[in-house]
Amino acid sequence: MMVRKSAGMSDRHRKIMEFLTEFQDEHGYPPSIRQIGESIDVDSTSLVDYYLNQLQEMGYILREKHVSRSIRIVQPMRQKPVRAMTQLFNIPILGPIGASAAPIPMPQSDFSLYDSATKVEIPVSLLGRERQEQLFALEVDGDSMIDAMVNDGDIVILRQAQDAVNGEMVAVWLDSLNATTLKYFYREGKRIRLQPANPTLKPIYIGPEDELRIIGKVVMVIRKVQPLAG
Amino acid sequence: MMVRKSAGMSDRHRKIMEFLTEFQDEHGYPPSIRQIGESIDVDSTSLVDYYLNQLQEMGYILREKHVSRSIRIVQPMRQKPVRAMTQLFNIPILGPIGASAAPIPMPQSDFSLYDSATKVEIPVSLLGRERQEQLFALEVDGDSMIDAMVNDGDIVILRQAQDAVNGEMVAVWLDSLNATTLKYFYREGKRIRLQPANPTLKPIYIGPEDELRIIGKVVMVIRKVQPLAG
DNA sequence: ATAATACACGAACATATGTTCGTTGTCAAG
DNA sequence: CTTGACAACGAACATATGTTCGTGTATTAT
Repeated sequence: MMVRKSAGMSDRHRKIMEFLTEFQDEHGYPPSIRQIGESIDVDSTSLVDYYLNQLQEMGYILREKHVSRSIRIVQPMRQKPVRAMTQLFNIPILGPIGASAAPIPMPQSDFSLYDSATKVEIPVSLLGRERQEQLFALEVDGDSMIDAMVNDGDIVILRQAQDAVNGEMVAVWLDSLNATTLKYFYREGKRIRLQPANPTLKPIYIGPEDELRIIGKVVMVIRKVQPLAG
Repeated sequence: MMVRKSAGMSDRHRKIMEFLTEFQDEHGYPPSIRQIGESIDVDSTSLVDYYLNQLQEMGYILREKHVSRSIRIVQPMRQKPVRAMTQLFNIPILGPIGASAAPIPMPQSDFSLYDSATKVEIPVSLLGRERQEQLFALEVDGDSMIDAMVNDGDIVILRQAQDAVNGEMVAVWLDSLNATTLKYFYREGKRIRLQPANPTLKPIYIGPEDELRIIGKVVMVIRKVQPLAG
């Protein structure tokens, strides 16, 4: 019994597969046979065809006869991260907030910043039925929101809003504290009660004369945990 | 002054754009000019070329000269969620943990559960340079981990591990408390110190005789915030 | 050694596919 | 009406691209 040479993938097969994905990624359409040949230093188109037929039999690609640039890569759902087709949503990180001075990041009415250097990618499956407009993110700097169980370095995702409904958690700028904090929002007659998440802490009351600026409603908190030193 | 007829997109332009996305979606490669013509009931290839040039000038597509099936659709990043090509990672939610009895979810050695009913989708961009293997998620039930700033309902993403390095936050099952908690892990000679995240709380010491089961290392915490009642 | 098989090359071929050009009809402006 | 821009048609053309075929060279089995 002889072991078929072509049992597995040869080095060239692998190179072709790499080139296919790379080219498709870069150009948005598949390469021609001659372009594949170039990539592996083979002038003969028939030899490339030979390899492609093998790859097709092995189940790695699909081809349509007589159709140019019709090579499709079959994604076999390996252990590697899946290039999934789930809808993602890009949320810009508009800046840090925290105990420091007063950088109140107000999102532009015009929602630009799509190629902003800093953004978070959130699958819609995580957002649930949240409307996906007017979302933005802030990175927490400092421990000023620790009573709301939000840590230094956490990423808070908010919906832009000037007002809130009772019971919603909002990010507010407090002149009295000179800081941004996260609190549960309750309107009680003329005054507003801001309730910390930690029940052992006392609420803050805001009168109609005080300055209260609602930055947004909290939709989600994401924390990347890293080892502590010490 | 005359208003250019071709200012906006005509009905045919729209139909062509629809066909382009549809075809690309279905076949994995772009259509030829004649195929586009068929889809809008036009025999003349030059007319299709005419439309395509207009679409290109309008910025909706890209074409490469003399290259067959080289039409790319320019994603104008509309308000609608982008069908992005970013890599996602599916992390199974293996069950709730919390103050209740003792359901210690041990992930199967064989990492199956790809179509598990409950999973979280995480973009690799959020995971950073974390190795993407052996990750699983738990939904927190109850307030037993509130000292680690982890709330009821939060989703904790963990890496499977039996051991830990000093300073890492781990999820451990404590026989003495009969609960699962999140603590910072420190090995101090024969005993182990489990430090709560909240510095005002005292650490727990585990002797060599006590049962300590490490469930995993904490990689990320995700909290979906919902309005409170009351 | 001989045969069989896989691997390899290049030329010739067939056609799939983009490009160009001349012509025609429509419609609004001058 | 004439003009010109736009939309539309179809034929001819050029070439990009997949396919086929004949041949040659290793390597391995018989």
